[in-house]
Amino acid sequence: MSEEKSLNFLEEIIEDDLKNGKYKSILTRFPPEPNGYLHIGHAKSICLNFGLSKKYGGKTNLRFDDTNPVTEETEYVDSIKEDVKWLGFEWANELYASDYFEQLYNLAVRLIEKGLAYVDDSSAEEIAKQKGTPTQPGARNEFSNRSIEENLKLFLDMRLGKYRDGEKVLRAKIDMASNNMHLRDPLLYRIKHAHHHRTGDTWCIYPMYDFAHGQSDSIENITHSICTLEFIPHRPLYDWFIEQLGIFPSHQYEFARLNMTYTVMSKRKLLQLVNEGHVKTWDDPRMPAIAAMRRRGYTAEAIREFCDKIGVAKRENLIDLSLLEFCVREHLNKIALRRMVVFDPLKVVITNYTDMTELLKIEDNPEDENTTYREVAFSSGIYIEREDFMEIPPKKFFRLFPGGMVRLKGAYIIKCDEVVKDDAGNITELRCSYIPESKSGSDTSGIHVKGTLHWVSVKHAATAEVRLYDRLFTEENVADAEGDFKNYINPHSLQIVETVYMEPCLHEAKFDERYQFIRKGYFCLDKDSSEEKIVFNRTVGLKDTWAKEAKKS
RNA sequence: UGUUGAAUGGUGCAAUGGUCAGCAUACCAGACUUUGAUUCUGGUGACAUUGGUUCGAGUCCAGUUUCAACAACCA
Repeated sequence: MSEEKSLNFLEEIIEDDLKNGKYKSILTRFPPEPNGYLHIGHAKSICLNFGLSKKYGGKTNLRFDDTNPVTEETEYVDSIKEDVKWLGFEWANELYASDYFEQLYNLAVRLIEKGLAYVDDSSAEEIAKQKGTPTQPGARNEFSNRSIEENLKLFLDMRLGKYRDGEKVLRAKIDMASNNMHLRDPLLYRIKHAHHHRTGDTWCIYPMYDFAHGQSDSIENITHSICTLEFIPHRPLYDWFIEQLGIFPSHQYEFARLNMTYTVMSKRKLLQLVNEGHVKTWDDPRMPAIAAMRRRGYTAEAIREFCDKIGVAKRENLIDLSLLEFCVREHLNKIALRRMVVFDPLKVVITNYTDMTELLKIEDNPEDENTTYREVAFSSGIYIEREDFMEIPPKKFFRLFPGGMVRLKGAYIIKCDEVVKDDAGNITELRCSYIPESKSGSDTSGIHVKGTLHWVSVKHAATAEVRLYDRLFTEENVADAEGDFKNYINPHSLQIVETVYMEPCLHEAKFDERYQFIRKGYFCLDKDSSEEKIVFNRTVGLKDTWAKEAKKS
């Protein structure tokens, strides 16, 4: 129980609250607005909220903040639920702010009765102007002097649909001179004659965020309402409502949202990428959306580990994308089945192997103590990777070159005897000889080679399409870069290799399986696969110190 | 020239007045390797700044500087 690991500031608060008896158990909530797909930034919030309640024996509600009918849709509700589940969390209750519309209306009435809210006929522009600026106080208008009775009547009329959109709003009566702009008589209700995804047409007035979120927390008896930094200035308002209404005192705490290098995280920008065709869909594997990452082959374990590693604090941050990639590799290394796939084939004829075919047993995963084995067909005609051969090798190159020897993974050591070229001087084929005593697992040749290559037998190979992804943006800090963020879209974020040559068992690849194409990276089956064509996504590449070395010279 | 919040290696997170300021990742070097992967070893590298309190300050106090958020009938 007594972990040495230090606590983050929220854990400290919670442990304090539990120790002092402020609460017997905690209740948190994850409150998405169903107007878009969840992304990796939400994953941080999900892991935090669900993680805290799990750690301290509490519960977490999933509550949809659905107070703006014009942007919200059931489609998003479904995707959000799927993503949270996939990440491995279970909510105690599935709830909706719209469930509380009647209660919220009554709370608003109570504020009016206390003389703390009034109906304002001003236009949006007028209200904005009357608010002043952060350095200049605002001023009340004549509508703020309406009687309680009149306000009650007008608010009811608003509800009854007697006014058009924008004709009237309900505002709290707080302090037009406050340093905090959110306390300058904030809007509570606005009129929207719009169809709501759950309440249909029963309402034409909808509460604003500030008059829905905190009250929903309170109704549910949320103990710790955890949100991002930009809500700090809302907290005095959050507390004001609780005090004035005398409802359950939920408390709001703020942490810094996740930012990641080479990535944008705002729903607006992500939506723009989809709508303008820079990516194909929300679940395009280049997107930071949870659905996209799932499709790309990221595991929930890896994402949870990532969220754990980045920690929780109150300072703005920009997390290296490479940390996410590290977490993914770390998990995939443990679970991925090893397979051999040649992307850019160079034919090798093993001249002394004649016309035999052998089935070689090769382990599925050397990282797994209980690894299973598969059989891979070996014959005299194989493909190797074109880049694994060089006619004039640079120093430190220990792959194949004329007169050189390498091991074929799981098979034999071969020696390059001859390079065959076409009339244009292109290398078309290598003629090699194999060392019969060097068979993998029973090598008595005594020969030690530095390089091991992956390969596939030409006549046994299956084919597939492979999609290679790179970061979506060329700029590390996209938000801070000058001008339109779309100027920094990486034109090479998707590279398609139409035909790769795979060892035959990949023909039966499964969706829930993860693969490491040896020396190539981690891959998974894409949903675009069909009977005619198998499609693989590269989740993430392997670390490649040779590529780094080669780049130096 | 308001209010609020935040300043620790490249990045992120710790150190709760007391040894050479840790951990992870990234980067560099080396070992091992039938994946130039994994694994292992070592290394470079930080308390924004000034003053004060104290035997002792990253931590407490004051000032300065920098960054961020805030004036949507969005959340």
